[in-house]
This record gives sequence, C-alpha cells and structure tokens, in this order.
Amino acid sequence: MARAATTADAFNAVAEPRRRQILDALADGERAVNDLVRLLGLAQPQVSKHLRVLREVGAVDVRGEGRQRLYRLNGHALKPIHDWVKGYERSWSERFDRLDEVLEELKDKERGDGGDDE
Amino acid sequence: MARAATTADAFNAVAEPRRRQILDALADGERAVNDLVRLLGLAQPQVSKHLRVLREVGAVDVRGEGRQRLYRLNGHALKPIHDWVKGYERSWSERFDRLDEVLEELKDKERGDGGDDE
DNA sequence: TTGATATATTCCGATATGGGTATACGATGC
DNA sequence: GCATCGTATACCCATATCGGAATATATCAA
Repeated sequence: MARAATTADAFNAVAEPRRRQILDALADGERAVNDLVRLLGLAQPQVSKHLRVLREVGAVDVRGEGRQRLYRLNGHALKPIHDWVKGYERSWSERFDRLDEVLEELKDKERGDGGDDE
Repeated sequence: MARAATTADAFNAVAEPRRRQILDALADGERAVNDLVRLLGLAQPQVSKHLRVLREVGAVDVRGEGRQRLYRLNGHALKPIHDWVKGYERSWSERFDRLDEVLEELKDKERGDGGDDE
C-alpha cells in the first residue's frame, strides 16, 4: 500500500499530456489508432496503451471496423473534472470578484443584525 | 527518459485525491498545516509534501505567521484545467446536443453541395 | 495456408510517486 | 541556552507508470 492507485479515474487519465492530446484529436470525430499514431508522432504501442487507460475511465468508446479500431470521444467521463474545477472559477474570474464582495457585505450585515449560528 | 515528469503541472497536482481534498479544505480560507492534518486525517509529513506540490504549481500560497505556515488557495493555477475541460462540455450538456445536431445537418448539406477536401 | 496490415499485450528498465519514520529547522517560551 | 511546538525535509520501501521493443491476436487478401 505504498502508493494509491492513480490511473483509475478521469483526473489521472487526463493528467497525462499525451492522453489529453488524444482526446483533443478525437474531438472532431472518430479515429483509428494508426491515425492517432500519425497525429501524435508516438509509437503505436504507446498509443494503444494510452487508449486503454482512456477506455477504462470511460473517456473513449471503441468500435471495430474491419481490422481497424475506431475510437470515439466520450466526454461524459470528464464531467466530474469540470464540476470540481468549476467550484474554483471564482478564484480567477472577475465576474465573481464583485459577487464575493457583495457576499462579504451581506455576511457583515448579518453579523451586525443578529448572526449567531457558526 | 523513461517517464515523463508528472507533478509538474496543475493537471497532475490535482490528479491526487488528497491534494484535491486539501484545496477543497482551503476553499473557505487560510489554514495552518496542522489544521489540514486534522481535517484530512493524514500524517503531517504527507500533508507538507502535498502542499509542496501544490505550491510548486502555484495552486496555493503560503504565509508565515509565527511558527505556523498559513496556506491559502490560489485557484488561478486551476484555470488551465477549467479551460481545457470546458471544451468538452458539449459532450454531456444537453444544451449543446441540439447545437450539435444542427451542425451535423449543416455538414451533411455541405457534403451534398460540393464538399471535397478530406 | 501464407502473408500482410492494424492493433493489443507483454516484458523490460528507468524513474517518479506516495506513505512511513526519523530528523532537521525555525519560532516561541521559559 | 533549553525545551517545545509547528512544519519541512531526508531517507527508505513498495509500487505505479512511461517508453521501447518484441510478440501476440485479429482481420483481410491472395
């Protein structure tokens, strides 16, 4: 138990730049493995291995077509990432800066009125 | 060159569940290390190490206060993640489903007219 | 059947990683 | 100065992971 599993979820799958490249390449449609090999300039086994990881977290689907294996993006698996990181959007979005100020003011007011719990 | 660097960017920093927990814990304000230790139920050295990674990718800032080290969230470092994953939002958002249909129709039409390249 | 093409799997070696434990370092208090 | 608290670092170990090369598997062609 020296190291927690890593490639088991979308966050880890996507932590690898090559895998993000693969997903990006699949963004505009299905692609065969060799197609990706050419696009990414990686060795074929490496690509297959990355695709396996992406498959295991559900980020891509496969479909056999003759001797080819066509991979297709399944962005649904990325939703958890989006959901998580969205919570931090306020940290960089000016749109939220103003909102934060307002919330602060409200909190102050509540405290002044009769805020108690917590 | 057997393995690419991993913890060097925000994607990797955040791939580790504990580190996400730490960020989540910092969401509502500065916290001292021991505070996080208690909150996460991890050993102190582990927490310090995770904090180091988060610091190195800029996801947290530190401030010395007496013998304490107060860590504060810096969500700005997470923006690249948000930006990247946002591009895939259409994959799960129904709001985009209809748009995709329309685009498909347009593509079909173009092909019928005089589509050629690729 | 044999051969070629497309892809997946296996084995290997190098390295990064995370947890555990001990220890070093810095600030504070006595 | 010495003890203590809060935190960071060093060291070790087990394992995961990546890339590379070789090989296995599947499909199609002749």
